[in-house]
Amino acid sequence: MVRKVLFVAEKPAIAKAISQHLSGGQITTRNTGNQYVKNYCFDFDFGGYWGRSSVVVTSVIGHLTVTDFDAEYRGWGSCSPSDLFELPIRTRVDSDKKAIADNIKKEAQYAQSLFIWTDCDREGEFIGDEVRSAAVQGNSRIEVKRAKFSNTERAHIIQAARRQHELDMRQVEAVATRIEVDLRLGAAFTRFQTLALCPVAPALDGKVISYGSCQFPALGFVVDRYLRVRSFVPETFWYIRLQYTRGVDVTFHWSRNRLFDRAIVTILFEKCIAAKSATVTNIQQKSTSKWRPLPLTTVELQKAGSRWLRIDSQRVMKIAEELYTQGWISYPRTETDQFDKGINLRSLIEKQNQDQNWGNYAQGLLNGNFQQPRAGSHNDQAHPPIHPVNYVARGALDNYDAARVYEFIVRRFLACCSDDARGFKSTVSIAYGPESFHANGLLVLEKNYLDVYPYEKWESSQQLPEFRLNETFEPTEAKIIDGQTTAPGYLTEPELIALMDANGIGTDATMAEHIAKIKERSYVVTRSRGGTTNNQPPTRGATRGRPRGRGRGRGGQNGGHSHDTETENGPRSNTVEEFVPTTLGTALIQGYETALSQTDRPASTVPSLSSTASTVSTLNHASPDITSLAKPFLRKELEAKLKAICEGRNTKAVVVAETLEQYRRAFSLANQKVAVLKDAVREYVLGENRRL
DNA sequence: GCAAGGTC
Repeated sequence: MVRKVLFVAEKPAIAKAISQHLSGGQITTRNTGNQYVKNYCFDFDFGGYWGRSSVVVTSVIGHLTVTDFDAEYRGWGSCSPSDLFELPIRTRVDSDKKAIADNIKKEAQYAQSLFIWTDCDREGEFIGDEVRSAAVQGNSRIEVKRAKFSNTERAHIIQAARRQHELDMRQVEAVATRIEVDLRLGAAFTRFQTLALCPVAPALDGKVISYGSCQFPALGFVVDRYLRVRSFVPETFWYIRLQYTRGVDVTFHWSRNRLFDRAIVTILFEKCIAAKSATVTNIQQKSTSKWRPLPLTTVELQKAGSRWLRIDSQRVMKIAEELYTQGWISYPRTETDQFDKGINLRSLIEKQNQDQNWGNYAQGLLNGNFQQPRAGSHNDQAHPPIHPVNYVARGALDNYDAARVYEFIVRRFLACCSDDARGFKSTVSIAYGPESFHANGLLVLEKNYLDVYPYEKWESSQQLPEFRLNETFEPTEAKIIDGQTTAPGYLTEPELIALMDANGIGTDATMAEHIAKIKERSYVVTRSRGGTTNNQPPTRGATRGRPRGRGRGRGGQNGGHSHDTETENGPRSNTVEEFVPTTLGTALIQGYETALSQTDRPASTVPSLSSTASTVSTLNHASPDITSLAKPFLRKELEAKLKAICEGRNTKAVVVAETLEQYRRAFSLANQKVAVLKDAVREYVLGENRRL
């Protein structure tokens, strides 16, 4: 059967790949004025199909909008916020997006079959459906097929072209659900907040106080951490430190770590002293290793950017996108942390061996040091991990930060293809009176990947002298030392990204935007840790000096007490950016919490979001209630329902109705208690009440 | 002139 086929791809990388792998040879490209419309034409003779052209389409075509929203806009008044839960919605197509649809429509007239090559995820399925409707408008009898692919390797593309699938309408429906819920809630709450709260303070005049299902939970994380820092009360603790000099000074750490009761520490200390000598009870020596990093995902790139390169996540993504379109790196939006078996890693490494800084290292990998990268547990079935695809010299990139991001991606890639670092660890345990102590020594034997990956540190500690089992010795010094727990730091960008990721707030491509949004809205500001705020200092209480390392700077394992919530943040430098909520951001979160919880319980008993204590944690909440408007539970619940739609266990109509109903309750409660919200804003923004 | 999702 001879049929002309129209290919529609979601982005140039896919269009190029299918052109190359499926064409008989000659490919011509035709660019139009529109950045989204780019046609690749080629002859094609494959599996009974004969093809002519492939069209590139990017992005969603239509935007959902509430009917007459624009017309109603003047003054924001004529359409009440609550109407936005009910008003009919329609799809609007912007002019540049219309060009995409027109192009598909026109090309469909010359084809008998349509092959849809959008990303193989939910959103891709939805875009595929938009492509289908555009094509059907041009040719009502066109056969519609969908390609399923997880990378753009030749063999894989060919196999995907042979084995065609149908569009999965359940996934399309799930996305339509998400779009409608996001639009209605965003529009309704934003209008409500803006209309109700802006008049409260002159500072808010003319501002937009937006609500979004992603920006609010993101703000919630920042506020929650802020409040915990603010309410932190330092506690004094005591511990016994033991030193012994045998050639070198060895410090033994107390197995109890530390206690918060001075009297008990004193009693234990007296018993130790009375025993006079200590006995070696155990000697452990074993090899140890530090694992090479996993292949790079978008989320990791963003975290690494702000942590090690000091470039904020939005800028990192912008740079990565440019590096991608210029052909230096692979597609930068990916959740995949495992390389496909088919990929030729060696040829990618080879391209790097000309570099002055890491060229020799790359050559070393080719000469026998190469190791197959570790495989992580994520695969988005659409893109490989981020890796360099071509070499570019530092000077050839247009700016310094682009060169640093490229360098990071290359080094990370080479590190993935390297061996783990190897070392040797020894631990000596001793008994001293009734108490036990231990000392550690680490000897790094082979740095391996660390040679090319300077972002991580793993260094030898001072070596322990020789000890024999059961030998006794008299400690050189035994002391009681006191220290104080320190408050956790304000949330940093890598921590915020990790929290959003763990709680399903936003996607790899959008998390940076949500963070930028809450800055733009003046809900949060960033400042350098230990430094001063860029524009607006937090109002009450003052600077936080962080006497880190007072007492012993390692803590937290002492059962029962977890006051010291120091977080592991990689190599510490004093320039980490941290997020501080503004008075407005705090007022919004606090205001909703108070207003929505007042019906059945006093505000003071509302549990705080303690799970943000650790850098990454998933929040579990059995039955979400409307008091968690600013918390991730509702978004999570929606995600679960979308999954149910994909699996045929639920429908769009039911989920939209249910979800809107849930929020409508929150909405009407917020309306009833609007005075509480106003009070909160007044209190925070005007600083009328400085009590926290 | 309100969301979040996709992409240049």
